[in-house]
Amino acid sequence: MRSPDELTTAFRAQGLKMTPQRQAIFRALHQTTDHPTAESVYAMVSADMPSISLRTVYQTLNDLTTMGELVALDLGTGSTRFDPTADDHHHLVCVACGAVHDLFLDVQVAVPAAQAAGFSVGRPEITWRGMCPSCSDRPPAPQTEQPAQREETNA
Amino acid sequence: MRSPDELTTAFRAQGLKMTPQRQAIFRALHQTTDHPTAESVYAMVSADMPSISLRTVYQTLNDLTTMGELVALDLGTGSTRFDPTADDHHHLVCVACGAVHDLFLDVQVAVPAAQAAGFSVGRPEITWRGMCPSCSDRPPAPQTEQPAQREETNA
DNA sequence: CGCGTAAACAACAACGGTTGCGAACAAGCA
DNA sequence: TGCTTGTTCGCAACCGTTGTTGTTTACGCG
Ligand SMILES: [Mn+2]
Ligand SMILES: [Mn+2]
Ligand SMILES: [Zn+2]
Ligand SMILES: [Zn+2]
Repeated sequence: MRSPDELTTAFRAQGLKMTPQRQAIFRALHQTTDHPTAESVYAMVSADMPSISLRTVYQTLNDLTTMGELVALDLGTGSTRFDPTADDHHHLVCVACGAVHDLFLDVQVAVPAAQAAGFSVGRPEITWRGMCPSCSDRPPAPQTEQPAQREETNA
Repeated sequence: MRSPDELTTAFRAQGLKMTPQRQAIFRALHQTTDHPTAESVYAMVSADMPSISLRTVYQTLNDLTTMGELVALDLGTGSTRFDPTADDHHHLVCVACGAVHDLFLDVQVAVPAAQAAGFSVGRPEITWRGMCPSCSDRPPAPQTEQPAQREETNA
């Protein structure tokens, strides 16, 4: 993630104005190596600026994504993860807590033309699902008792 | 996808009852090689059985997923895609229309222990995003005029 | 073959994440 | 300072999915 100053320059270059809200979001993003959700960015920024709205956070994250300063990832954790690292890389996802870890690998996976079916595609996105260390430490039942049946229980 | 009869046996083996709704869903799934959403399964089944509810479709798709007869995929297209092919494989996704195409590849991508950060993970899921043949035929604007600006326009 | 009971169904409400909207507001610039 | 235009914020709407509940149905047993 670029510095708040660099982002400010980039925003101005697009004819966008600089505001305290945007600065606060830039700062929060700059000091995280995480894959925060809009909600968690909102939580971070709200500490400094309690009056900011979640709507503004979404707006700014989307602007940054459009400008390519941020990557929006859908890793199946229920909400969009915003990735401050724009370089090509892959992800490990904890299916229990949603933690995301970066994996920098230079894999070349070619799509066999015979199977490509005429698609024109970009770089592969590789995701491994599993358990993070803290979740695999805990025995299998973090929150539920042990239903041992369908998650959708009928009457 | 196994045949409706096999699925019926599998359901009964779990103590689940057989109903016309479930049979209709089994039939619809058996004759698709697609990656349908719950809505599109609902559309298919509704042709034969107009009284079926979307809720029942979700319920049955979830049951099949729990039993491992179906795989639920989140490919970032906005809704869950249900994959009748349970064998290990990967996907090409059209970012324009959401079409999904299977890719059978035997890639071995090892996670370097140094970068694994203690995660225990399973098989990698590889996704290529791009354009399907019919979407890349059309010039860039399938439905919108040409906004060429942020999707979130302010007043 | 008919009952009783547990399971499944349809309809509708609620939910979580995200975006549309419009009025009030504040950057930037002369 | 005043003006113009982009920005913020609160709220409603939206979409995919799941919870709830009263009614209907499947199916084991007599
Ligand atoms: Mn990342
Ligand atoms: Mn598939
Ligand atoms: Zn975890
Ligand atoms: Zn397409």
